[in-house]
Amino acid sequence: MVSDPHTTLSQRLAGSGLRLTPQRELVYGVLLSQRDHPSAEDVFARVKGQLPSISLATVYNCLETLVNCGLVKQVNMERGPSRYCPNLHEHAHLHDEISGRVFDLELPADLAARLHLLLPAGYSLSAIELNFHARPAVPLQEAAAASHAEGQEAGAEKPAPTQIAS
Amino acid sequence: MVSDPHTTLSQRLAGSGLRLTPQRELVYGVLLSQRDHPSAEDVFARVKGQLPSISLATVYNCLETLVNCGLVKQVNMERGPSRYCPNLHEHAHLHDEISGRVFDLELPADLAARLHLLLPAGYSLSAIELNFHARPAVPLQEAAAASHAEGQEAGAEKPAPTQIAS
DNA sequence: AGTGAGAATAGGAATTATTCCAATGAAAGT
DNA sequence: ACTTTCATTGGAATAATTCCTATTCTCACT
Repeated sequence: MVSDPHTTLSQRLAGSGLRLTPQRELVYGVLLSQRDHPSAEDVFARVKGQLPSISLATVYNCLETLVNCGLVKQVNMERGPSRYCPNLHEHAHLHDEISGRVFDLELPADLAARLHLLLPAGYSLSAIELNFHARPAVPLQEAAAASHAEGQEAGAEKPAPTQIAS
Repeated sequence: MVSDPHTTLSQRLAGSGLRLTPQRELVYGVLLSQRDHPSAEDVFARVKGQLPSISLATVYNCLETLVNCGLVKQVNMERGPSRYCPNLHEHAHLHDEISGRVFDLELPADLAARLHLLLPAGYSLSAIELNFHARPAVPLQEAAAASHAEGQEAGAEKPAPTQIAS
């Protein structure tokens, strides 16, 4: 094995002159263990189960720290709360507009390379963001049926798209 | 000429059963005349010069209407106010992290086509968003000089990246 | 072990961006 | 003209985040 999360986190923090704290470790652990691109509030709720005394402000602080260390990426695809993603591979995001969920999408290396070439001369790249906004396609026979019984709330029981291992 | 803004706007609105109002026309006009991806507040300030009685809520309403009609795109590349873009071509955005400005970037058709292929089966695409976050690259001799005199505010006097005609 | 400096956390206040709401105004259909 | 619908306004309300301050923690040094 190359690195466990604890070591990685500790080293990255140390590299920026920062300390490894239980709060930072828990926040990072939560992001790693459930990769559903949670918001700060989501993370807060999950961490609180393990450390009830943690505050929301601290969660925001920890997330900012992790983002600054480069261990976590902040995802903003829409107005609304930022979401956090510990997947460091260059990848795209799929936003399911019906369920609100966000999935990682594999980005082939050659395509990524072509994207990099679009950056105008004179700029130094910080990040590329590629976001797909989409909704589950309704199969044809269901679409016909639905047109007779409209107005019900859209469920979220589509098969999940392929997630990348990360 | 194919269409003037007034006619286009009027037709699009009518197509959704909506009315052409002075406020909507001014908001749209402001977006068309200065394509620097202004925020709602920016638009408000500009429109106010022409129609001092307009309210911020109306600007938000008009922008939402224009987005829903498909005449304007809402751009969210970072936490902070949404920005609005009347460029309907499929294009990318370059976010200059130093100046905060956003520029349109041409997206070659074949590349756009390849991006579309990434969408997993079972989803129907609403929009693809491709964002470059970057900062002006400091030329080498300047970088050396700057390292002796640090701490000054970064200016924003780089040559602008190629903008697409739209 | 004791102390001081610098980090980090917690809790709450403050800010920002946006949305909601109720009243008024304008336009279109009858 | 009269009614209905749509749009605008201004202000209140909300959501997400940031800011501020006191307290706590950790580390380095004695």
